[in-house]
Amino acid sequence: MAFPANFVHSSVLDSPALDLVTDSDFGLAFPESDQTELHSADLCDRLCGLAGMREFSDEPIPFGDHGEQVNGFGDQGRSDELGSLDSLMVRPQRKRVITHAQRQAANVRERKRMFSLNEAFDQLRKKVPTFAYEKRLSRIETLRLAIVYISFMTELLNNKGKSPIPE
DNA sequence: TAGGCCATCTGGTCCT
DNA sequence: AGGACCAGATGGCCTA
Repeated sequence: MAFPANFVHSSVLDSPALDLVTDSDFGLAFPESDQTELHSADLCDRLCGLAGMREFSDEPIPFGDHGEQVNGFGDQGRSDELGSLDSLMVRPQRKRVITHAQRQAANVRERKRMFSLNEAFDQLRKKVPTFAYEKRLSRIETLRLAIVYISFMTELLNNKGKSPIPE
């Protein structure tokens, strides 16, 4: 990625970046965005500020501390128990009645779906610029940083056509 | 210990 | 009818 390598974010959630998730707000975040060029250091500082970045670090980003939890059926017992209870309880009529086997199959499909969703999040984590950070981005942090990043790059592209301002 | 994050289950709704 | 998608509930793990 052509973005500054040491460009990373930190606690996006409790940062001003949360106020920048819309394009309309983006201009407020980059008040000097009419300038043709933003130096990489400026860019770094600015996005760091926006996203509430922590300090730079050279440490590698620890990905995959969990996620591929194919065998994670921690609630299996509880769910089976509840399922059996459900069959005994008097419930209001439902539109669709499914068998235990169908419910189990649906659970498997849902796990697969969530797994693929997390794979997509992992791919997105690799695309957004981050500091070598001691903790991987959460899903919500990943989304919000991606929004800020895309907005910034869009702004950068828009400014590229304008005449440069001599320094 | 409280709060954040996540995995999983579950039932409802939409779509094919 | 059945699969995909979604949101709520729940419990486990981790960190400040």
